Amino acid sequence: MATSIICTVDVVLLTLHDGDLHAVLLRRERDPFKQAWALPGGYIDPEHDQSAWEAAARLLEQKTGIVSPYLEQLATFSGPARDPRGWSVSVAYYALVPADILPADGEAVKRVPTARLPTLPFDHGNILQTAVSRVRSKSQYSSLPVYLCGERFTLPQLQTVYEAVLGEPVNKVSFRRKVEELGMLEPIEGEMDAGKAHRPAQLYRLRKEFRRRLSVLDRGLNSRS
Amino acid sequence: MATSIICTVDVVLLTLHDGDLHAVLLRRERDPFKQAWALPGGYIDPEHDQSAWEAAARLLEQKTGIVSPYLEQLATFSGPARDPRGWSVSVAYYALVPADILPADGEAVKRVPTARLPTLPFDHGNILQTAVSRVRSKSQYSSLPVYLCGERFTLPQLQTVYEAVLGEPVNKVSFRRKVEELGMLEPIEGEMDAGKAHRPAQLYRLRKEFRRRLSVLDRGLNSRS
DNA sequence: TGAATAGTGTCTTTGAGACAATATTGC
DNA sequence: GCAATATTGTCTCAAAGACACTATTCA
Repeated sequence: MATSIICTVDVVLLTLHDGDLHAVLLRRERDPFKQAWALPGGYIDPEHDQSAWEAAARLLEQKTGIVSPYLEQLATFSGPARDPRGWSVSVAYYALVPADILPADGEAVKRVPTARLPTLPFDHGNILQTAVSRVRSKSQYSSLPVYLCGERFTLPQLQTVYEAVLGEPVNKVSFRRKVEELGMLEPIEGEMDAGKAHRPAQLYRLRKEFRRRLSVLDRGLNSRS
Repeated sequence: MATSIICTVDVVLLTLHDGDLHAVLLRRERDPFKQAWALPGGYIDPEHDQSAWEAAARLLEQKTGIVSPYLEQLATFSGPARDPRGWSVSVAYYALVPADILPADGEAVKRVPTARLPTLPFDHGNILQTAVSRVRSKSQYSSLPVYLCGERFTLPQLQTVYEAVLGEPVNKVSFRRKVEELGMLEPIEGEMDAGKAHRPAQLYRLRKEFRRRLSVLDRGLNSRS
């Protein structure tokens, strides 16, 4: 009989921790690579999943409890050697979530800084690197990083998030102009930092229309790289 | 036994014809959709293919005779309904080739303008649209459209190609500045248009280093969209 | 010489970054 | 008032587009 192909999905779940971009890894419960830290993922279930995207959303929720508002296809990785069980195809996705909805690191879940990744099983290291560069590049001209913030945030906080993702400082005036141009935020009437010894910053939230989609600019944040 | 998933690849082969972007379609020799015009594609063969990319390159060559210098993954399409044979995953690729290496339209191969696509079987219409917008967007900041030119071409010709892909006029001075900045072309000593009643244009070719990869700009060709 | 298109110089406009002035808070 | 950070105004510089001028060919 013809050899059949293993069809899986993998999810790169990204968040911010200590001011740096981190990926969430799970400890594998089964072979291959039992006990190793790896990306959340698993088999597509043709009985229940209506698409690879649904499989990714389902597996992410089953394995981490997280329903991410932003889950997008990254790329597909394939070949005879990436999985010891045989010729495989993995459709990879990436998700961005605010730090506060993640469980603390534990026996089965942990965050690792994307700047210092451990060696990972399968081709998960490659998938993760691809996701990080995709996120970095998309962040230059879109509102993608707002998914790393909670529901309410100030512009200085958001700027810090952009800087963490892009890995370089961002001009404050240009940043505010761009955010204005993107038009996806609305101010909330309360203010924040009532406890800090300086002028409090205005709190903002995403406009309803942008809760699940990006706002995109022509020209980017002009981070020369 | 568990239902197995059908794993295929599809290739969106793009070229220029009569000044417009066209896709190449093949007449299907088998069911499903026997006789219908559809994208070149087929099953991944785990016995021979080392990756989905290799499967795409192999199928493209087998079905059209073309070995494309540029063949890149587009996205993966999946679900229970896109193929009547069952739950399927198709890894889609796109390729750009100069008009002169294509066979003329015939019984089994034809070009269709991407601006007026016929209804296509499977989800090939969707795949094709996705490919066109990807190519358009990449063309704004990279050398991608040079793959639609032959080996030798003039800057005015290249500009026309960009305009066809982008679907809008491009500023001549800016265009030449950008091409200079991309640094991927070198002039050839001979000139062209010796037969035209006006000043002949300098012929250029791709530098060796760029024969198989793109040159990318920060800021794009500034086509406001 | 005239028509036609290639190639270049330069002015104007737009947008990004630098810098700094003003605003608001707790101490 | 002072320290600290938020927010805004404005200047400078770089890049894109507009426009027009020069160059080269054939008829």
